[in-house]
Amino acid sequence: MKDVAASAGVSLGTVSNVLNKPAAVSAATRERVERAMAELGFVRNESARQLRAGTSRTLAYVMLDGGNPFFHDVARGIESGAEDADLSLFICNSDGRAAREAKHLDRLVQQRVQGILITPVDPSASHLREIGRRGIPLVMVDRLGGTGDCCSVAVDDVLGGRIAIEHLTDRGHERVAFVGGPESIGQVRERLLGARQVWSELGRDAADLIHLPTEALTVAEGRGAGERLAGLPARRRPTAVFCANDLLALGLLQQATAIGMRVPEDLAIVGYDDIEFAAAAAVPLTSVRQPREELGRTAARLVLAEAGDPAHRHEQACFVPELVARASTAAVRHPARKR
Amino acid sequence: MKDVAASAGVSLGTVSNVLNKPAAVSAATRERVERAMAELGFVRNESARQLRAGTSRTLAYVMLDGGNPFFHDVARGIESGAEDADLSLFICNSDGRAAREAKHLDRLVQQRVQGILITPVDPSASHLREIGRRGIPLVMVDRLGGTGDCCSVAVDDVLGGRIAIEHLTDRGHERVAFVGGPESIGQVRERLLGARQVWSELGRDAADLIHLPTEALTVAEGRGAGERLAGLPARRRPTAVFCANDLLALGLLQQATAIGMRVPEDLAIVGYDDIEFAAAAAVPLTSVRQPREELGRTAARLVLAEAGDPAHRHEQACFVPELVARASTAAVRHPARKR
DNA sequence: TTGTAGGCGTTATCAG
DNA sequence: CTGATAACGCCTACAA
Repeated sequence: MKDVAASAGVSLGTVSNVLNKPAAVSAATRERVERAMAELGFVRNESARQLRAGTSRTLAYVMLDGGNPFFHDVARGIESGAEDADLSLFICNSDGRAAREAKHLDRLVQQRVQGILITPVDPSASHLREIGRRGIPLVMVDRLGGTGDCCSVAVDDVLGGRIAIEHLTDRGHERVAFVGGPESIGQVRERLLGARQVWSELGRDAADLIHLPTEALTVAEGRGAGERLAGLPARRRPTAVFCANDLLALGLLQQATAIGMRVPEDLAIVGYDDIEFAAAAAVPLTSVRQPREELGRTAARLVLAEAGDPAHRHEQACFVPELVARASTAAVRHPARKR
Repeated sequence: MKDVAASAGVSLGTVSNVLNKPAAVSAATRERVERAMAELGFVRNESARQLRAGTSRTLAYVMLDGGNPFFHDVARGIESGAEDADLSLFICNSDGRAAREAKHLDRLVQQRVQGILITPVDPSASHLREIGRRGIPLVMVDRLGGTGDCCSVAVDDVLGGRIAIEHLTDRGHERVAFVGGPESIGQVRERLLGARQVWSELGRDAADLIHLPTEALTVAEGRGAGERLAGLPARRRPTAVFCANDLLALGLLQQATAIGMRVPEDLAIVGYDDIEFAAAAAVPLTSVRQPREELGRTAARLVLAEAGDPAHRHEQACFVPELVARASTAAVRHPARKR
């Protein structure tokens, strides 16, 4: 800026004004300064701005699993929210590991980011609370901040479980499996809970809604669940499966195909999240859609609201999931119900 | 730091030393200072460090299509390289739009990032050259920097096209389609070129290697190509397809399934990139694998080398692709060749 | 081994 | 409307 000022024959302060309040500079001077900036190839130094301002022009999202497109879609929503406020978005991936998460968080605090959005490994971890104490707004994404000591955005997973099962029973299925785990994940618990609620409300036998636990929400685990499913004796084998997420569902579909089970004729499948690859599967998957991008946009809105207002009250936004029916649960002429 | 110094009863310089050259401080003082830092919850201010240092501790990757897992895998490789150098990675998505790309680049220059990795919308765009002139190391990822005025990492796409076709001809296919476009994308051109090379070397009739152009490398376009394929008269219809990337292949697989074509019996499919969802498809897809993470790691290495050495010579790393055979091209008892 | 001084590039303040 | 000046927090000489 000093060079620009010299080259334009004005003072440093004037250059600053051109940048920050152009209205306060005469058109002639302004143009002279702008020409000088262009000639010298001047680019604002963001770290200096930040140092002065005390905070960066950046938001950060720490996602739980970079291998799951769901989180990238959420990130896209956040980015669109950030853009509206002319902020950049820093994306990190904890990969489900608390240590990585902590390291990322540490860096972000050092960068003095304006706010942090996070889908945490453990929503009750102490390092999250630490962030709040530092005065950095934090919003939990896709996790209900039950304790209310921070903002959160989430989707009603109990309801999601309910509509999945309702759809399957509507389609005439009488023996259903829930595939998903570990139960340490809140989402898994709630989706299962919703499923069981509906099941019992319909007066079904609890034994006809079996739970096939998995160790993670991945394609590989979905395949494994498919194997176990196929190993069940025919009379106990479910005619439909509700998977805790789409990756599981894709793995399951693959395994089913491999062993010659037809979907949906021999086995109907419902996934969760409605990622693009669910719709793109060989047999398009029915899935419980979460408003991924809106989740992100809302999270961005909340974090900015908190950043802008010291007397901010924490808010818990909860969205409603929606069933998207596709071929994997299409009605079959002869429902797979052998008496 | 001033507060920490006061609280520990030492000078500001000593606190700095504890942080930057702990060896130069007596153990006793150091511990006193560290305790003070912990008590006060002191966290280094990264922007101040950056301002002083003149450059940030950050690398950036501008990817071409956030919806394609391929680029996320590359990003993961870059991140691992960045981590080794204790740098953060800033991930941006140009989404194939030059304007977005330029905007991101602009921000990154303002942030004074240490280096930029980019899969550019247009490798010859002027704003890329601009970056180099600013003295910021830039590495092109997955694009050969033909002109040699920057480093680049890429995979031999001509070779990739060759091995895909060789695999299909080995499997006995005599009529093959190449699905992909637009040809403005270098990769598409080269993969097609490689395919045609082999085809003619084998003395095949050029008319038996048809090109089904697409407008983008997406699942939806893959579906569309599938429709066009099905519309061909049986005698002209290829028995195998080579897709310019896995998203196309997945779309094609879906369309084929929808209209009752069996894969690989009626139609064999080869994809490109070997993203996870290729292996996870209902019929696991044969694909030409690119060493995605290594691509990223190498790119990170190159950009750091350039940043560290002013007398740096640009380097063009080129990797060798590898065919991963799966069910989508498995040998069939009765090759789908109706004379 | 410890303390002191100056400056990195911006922005805000305040007097012309 | 313009220009001088003092921070912002840290790092690195250099001096003690």
